[in-house]
Amino acid sequence: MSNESTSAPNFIRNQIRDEVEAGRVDTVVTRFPPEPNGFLHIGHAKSICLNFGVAEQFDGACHLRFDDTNPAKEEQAYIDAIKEDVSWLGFQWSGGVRYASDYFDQLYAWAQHLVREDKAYVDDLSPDEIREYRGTLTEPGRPSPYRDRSADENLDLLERMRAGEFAEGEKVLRAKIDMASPNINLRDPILYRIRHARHHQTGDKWKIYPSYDFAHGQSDAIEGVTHSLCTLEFEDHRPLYEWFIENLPVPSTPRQIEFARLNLNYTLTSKRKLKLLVEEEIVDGWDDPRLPTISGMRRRGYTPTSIRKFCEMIGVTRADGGLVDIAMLYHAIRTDLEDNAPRAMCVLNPLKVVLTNVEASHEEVYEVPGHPARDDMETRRLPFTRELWIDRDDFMEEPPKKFFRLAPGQEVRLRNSYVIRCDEVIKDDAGEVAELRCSVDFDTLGKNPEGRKVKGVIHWVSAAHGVPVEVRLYDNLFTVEQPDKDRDADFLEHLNHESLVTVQGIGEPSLATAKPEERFQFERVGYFCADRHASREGRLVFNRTVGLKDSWAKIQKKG
RNA sequence: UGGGGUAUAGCCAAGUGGUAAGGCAGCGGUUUUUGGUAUCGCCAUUCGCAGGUUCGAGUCCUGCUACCCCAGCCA
Repeated sequence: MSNESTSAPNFIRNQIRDEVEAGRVDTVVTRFPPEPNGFLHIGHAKSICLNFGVAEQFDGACHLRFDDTNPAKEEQAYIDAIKEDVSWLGFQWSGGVRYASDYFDQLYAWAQHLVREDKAYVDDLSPDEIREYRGTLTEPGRPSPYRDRSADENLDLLERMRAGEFAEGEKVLRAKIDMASPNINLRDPILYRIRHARHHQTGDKWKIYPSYDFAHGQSDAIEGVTHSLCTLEFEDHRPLYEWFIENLPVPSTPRQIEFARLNLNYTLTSKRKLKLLVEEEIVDGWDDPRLPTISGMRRRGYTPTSIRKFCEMIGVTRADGGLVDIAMLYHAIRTDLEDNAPRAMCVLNPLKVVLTNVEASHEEVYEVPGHPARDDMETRRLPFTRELWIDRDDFMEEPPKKFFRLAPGQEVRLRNSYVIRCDEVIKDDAGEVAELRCSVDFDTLGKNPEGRKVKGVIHWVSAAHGVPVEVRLYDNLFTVEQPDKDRDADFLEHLNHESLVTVQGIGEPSLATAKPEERFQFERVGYFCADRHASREGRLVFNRTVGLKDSWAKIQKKG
């Protein structure tokens, strides 16, 4: 994949460039460090593009390392899904997959080192007591009564914690820093807690697990990571990150740089809330096409290129509280698919048209381009017959002034075919339009009619040849820009109940062989992707990735 | 009323003392057998606010204001 989509400059790239030019860094090493407790989403894509993009730009390396320090919340299934997503986005991590748990032995030895240096101690306070002793944002904390145990006693207790002699919550290992620090993270942070849980990588070997703070920076140091890029909420942890690096005999000195996380309107990027939507079966799994998960976007029809392009467009800064317009994402996928998706005609809401001056036995087949601007794409065969389907939206019995489509007595161009005129409207018993009787102007194939201008062009499918397709029309999952804005209110109240509308349509014959994940532009309608789970030959299911821009809808809206 | 951050157009975002890039959205024209695409044009006398320094300030100084993050044995 080209590095074009991951090369936009930003403050982090500039800083690293300066360091490289000044000779302060040799080989740049970054890492993408997900916790395997859920699926990756568009916010992670931003981080992935940054980390892998930086490594690529400076001819360095980017590691994939699972931050697996909390076995209670993590699963192998998430690890598999995350690897798949990163690969699908088009990135290759350097070396094998890494795990923080690979370093548990070293981390434990370093914990002992801190104890020996009188920089860590075992605390018997309960979780509630620890919170109480920690103080508040405005008041300093107080030292734990267990803070001054001897190194030998601490070493012994730590060893027994590891051996599983104590119950969960009974003891923790804490760094001895400063209970009065205005930075709460420095008030004797917890290094190890007891968890009698089976770990997906290390099995039953450990009864104690390191905290994020104690594991992350040291893992970076072990791997030779030079730049540890993370989001803004870890800014307050940086002094602690550096404290460990300075107080431990680590093999390298990584530096943490923070950037703002992505907020996208009309969507959620909280892993906890996404998980809830999945577990409550409000959506169809982690890869539901309405979710901003990488796998959901993939199933929806987004391309890796479009996601990388989007990440380039939004940039990387330290400005927080912003909200990116989802229109940017739509733009990114439209531009990719405009260039690369083959075209087809598909009627979503069929209305029968009978061409009265065409014989019932008549059939002609056009060979039409797969893409209007790309002759490298295969052509498709398009049969034309007496009876056709068109979209109901393309007919109005009483059209407004600027309606260029079909109406009684009005002419329209059938895409790739003739100009027809609507002569008669046939209604059913309920008064609904059931069928249109039209006549063909046979002197209009590949040329404009004489003496008049026909501005409208509509898509159509031969009734004798069309193939049935199920089309899933997706829209934003939420009706408001920030569904989780009110912390107290339930974000589920803002669910868009029309976020999925399924219709039965009729596609042109070339669609019959569509493979799962194959993408098309349904001309005049939008971009669609054959569902990777449900679609197969004989039972076609398409997901709408995004609609085409619709200036007619705008005109109508304005009245 | 603790600490750490951030403010440039409706949205994202360049800009590092020399006179406000780019993209999205929007608006208008041209082209068009997709009301799509492409293409052309318009869209910040001003950078959260108020002062100050300077020949010159989005950039430096002072003081305000708004918003985000932190009191998990989550990451």
